[in-house]
Amino acid sequence: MAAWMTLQELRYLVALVDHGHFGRAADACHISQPTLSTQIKKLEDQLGVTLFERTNKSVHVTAAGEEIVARARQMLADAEAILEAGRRKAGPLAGVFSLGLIPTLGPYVLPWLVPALKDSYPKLRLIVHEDLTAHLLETLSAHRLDAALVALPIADSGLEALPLFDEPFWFAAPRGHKLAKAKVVKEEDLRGQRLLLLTEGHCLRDQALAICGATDAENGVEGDFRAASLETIRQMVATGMGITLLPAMGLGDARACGIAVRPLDGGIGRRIGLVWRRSYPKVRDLHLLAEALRDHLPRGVRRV
Amino acid sequence: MAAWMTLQELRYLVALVDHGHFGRAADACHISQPTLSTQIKKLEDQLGVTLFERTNKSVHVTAAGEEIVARARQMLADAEAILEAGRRKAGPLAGVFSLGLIPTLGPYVLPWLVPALKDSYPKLRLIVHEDLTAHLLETLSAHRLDAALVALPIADSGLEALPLFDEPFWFAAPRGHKLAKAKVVKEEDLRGQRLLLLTEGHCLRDQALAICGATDAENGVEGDFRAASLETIRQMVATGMGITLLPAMGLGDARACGIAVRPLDGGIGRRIGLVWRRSYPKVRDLHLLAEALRDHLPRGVRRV
DNA sequence: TAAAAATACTCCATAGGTATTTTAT
DNA sequence: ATAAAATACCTATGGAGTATTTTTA
Repeated sequence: MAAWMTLQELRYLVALVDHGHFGRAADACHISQPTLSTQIKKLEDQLGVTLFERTNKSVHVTAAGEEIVARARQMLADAEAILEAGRRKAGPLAGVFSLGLIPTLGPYVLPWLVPALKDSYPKLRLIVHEDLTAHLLETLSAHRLDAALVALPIADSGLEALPLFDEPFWFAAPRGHKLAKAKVVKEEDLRGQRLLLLTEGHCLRDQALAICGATDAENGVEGDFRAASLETIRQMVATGMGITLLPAMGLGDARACGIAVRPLDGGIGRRIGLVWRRSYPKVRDLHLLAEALRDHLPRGVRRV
Repeated sequence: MAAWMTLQELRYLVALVDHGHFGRAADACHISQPTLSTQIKKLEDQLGVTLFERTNKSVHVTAAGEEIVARARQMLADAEAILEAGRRKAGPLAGVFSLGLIPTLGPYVLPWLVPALKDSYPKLRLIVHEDLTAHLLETLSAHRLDAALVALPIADSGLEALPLFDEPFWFAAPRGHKLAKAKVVKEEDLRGQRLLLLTEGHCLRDQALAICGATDAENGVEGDFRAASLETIRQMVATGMGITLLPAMGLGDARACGIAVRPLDGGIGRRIGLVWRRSYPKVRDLHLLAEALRDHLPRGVRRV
């Protein structure tokens, strides 16, 4: 392969075709006429084809040149498109960003996060994946996510985490429940209690179980019902089916729905953080995202 | 425009995506690993986009990279196509060659010329334009022909000519004509004779008129009939409508058709040559074509 | 003869190499 | 501890410049 063809040569080629004059084409390329001459000649040598028929009054493309010039134009357009693509994706939080988050965060975080980001970073195309923590971390490691919002801590050593906020859990019970009037609910009050829980895989389920010191097997209420969302659980509590722990953001208008909610003693809750691959290149974007998250936290959570 | 993007960089980019490993990609490109590293980094800087997420165990394209790589592949394919186009058009008499020739040569030259060229130069795509000399020379000057076969001499100073062969004219008359039995026909025998001629614009018409010393206005037979082809004229002579001069190659089976043909005294005839623009770049091709023409001359003409 | 392209050289920016350091598993 | 990428530094090819010659309309 005797000396590769160059994009620059093709630019010169096209300029010469367009101007039909070495001097003017050289000006257009901001090079000298001799440089253009030698570069065109070099290209002709590389291709083994005479591209131009020259006299001192005219420079005319040959038939062979025509086809080659057409392809050269295509290539230059593609080159321009690459630069344009770069421009589109450059800048802070620009282009596609795939964010994963757990289902117990989605309904409460996204409604304010998405507009806030759209506002601050108009070039951002945010893609949201709502899934269980385990799946999120897998997908993240497989480079199919840029980052994820999950409850900390996480085990994976290839990942890095930035704590964002602490979200307290609240005790939720039907109006008549014996703890419904307590000032605060203590951890020992919960010990051994059976809770309404989400389906397996939700980290919130595991956290709640851990708090009341129960294993998965021991728990279960009303035919071992497992809810798919916090909203469902809230409905179940309201109709007197049982008690549960709700994260602060999930309380919503619980009180208005006839549910008694009591704070938990001792700061029991979960810590939510942003997680990404250690090797993820756009760390600045991650911190910008984290900032945006922390700047718009809803009431009931403490930024950290 | 801070330092233009390079095809080479794109080759490296694609290689790195394909190998997912700097060392192996560098090997594939026959460069060192540090060179690849710096070139990739340079490209990233130029585009303002991080193209790869690196760890010491893996190199993974970013989302931004994916789109850019796709375009890069397209560009490299186009580059390959350009080289291929060059290869196709390289070599002696390869690719399209547009040859013009006058109508009084076409029917007699093409039947043997085309197969001969096809045989000697399989990569040649010969395109034939049959037209009057004036039009041919115009078209030639407008770069729409590569060369033309015409009767010499020609006036145009921007063109160059190579004589190929001399083609004698023959006197042709109906059987009973007074000159039909002459050993040779002399120029003075023709002086003032009225000839069957082709339509205006054919050089053969002008040459014949010149030989018998007549102007265009003085000539004309049988209601000033003007034939579009030599074949027509031959038919007219056979049916006794008049006499004419025929170029050697146009005699065909004239004798068998009841026409008397007699040689002309003094080497009266026309000189056929190949004509091209002085600036035409592939002079070697022209001489190869001339050689092919001279090597296959039919009987009745003398190469020169 | 005048305008344009081709040559002849000089220079330096940078692609590429070697040696080494840094990094991450 | 090791494999791999990044960095430092050096070399030299060739892109680009200026000056000049050659060409041809």
